[in-house]
Amino acid sequence: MKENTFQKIYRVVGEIPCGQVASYGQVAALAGNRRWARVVGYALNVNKDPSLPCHRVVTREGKVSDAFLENGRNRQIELLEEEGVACPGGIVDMKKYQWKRTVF
DNA sequence: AAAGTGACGCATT
DNA sequence: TAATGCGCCACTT
Repeated sequence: MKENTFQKIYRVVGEIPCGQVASYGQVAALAGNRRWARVVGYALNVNKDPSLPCHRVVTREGKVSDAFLENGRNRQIELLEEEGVACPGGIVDMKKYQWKRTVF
């Protein structure tokens, strides 16, 4: 069965370790094409699988998504901080938390 | 069937 | 420094 772009994206996102984050562009590059950053956003947006750690994906500047807004708070920030990822002002310190994919 | 849309990122103006 | 344009995929009109 041939894997389409979305499945590749979901697979990469699922590999992001707890306590770390990846940027949309990074996921796109790992999924096969660095120009798919926008597609990654769309893929996560329509994703219904709750086991997919989509909260570990932020912009390249470390900014969390507005799509997680929930009565005044941002759910993504809460999830990240529960994992030990500090995000003051909704900004993650990429220098410190960005996922460096392990190459095997 | 064709055009519009969206959790982005980078080059150009 | 900020605004604009384009790439790329799947889904909806």
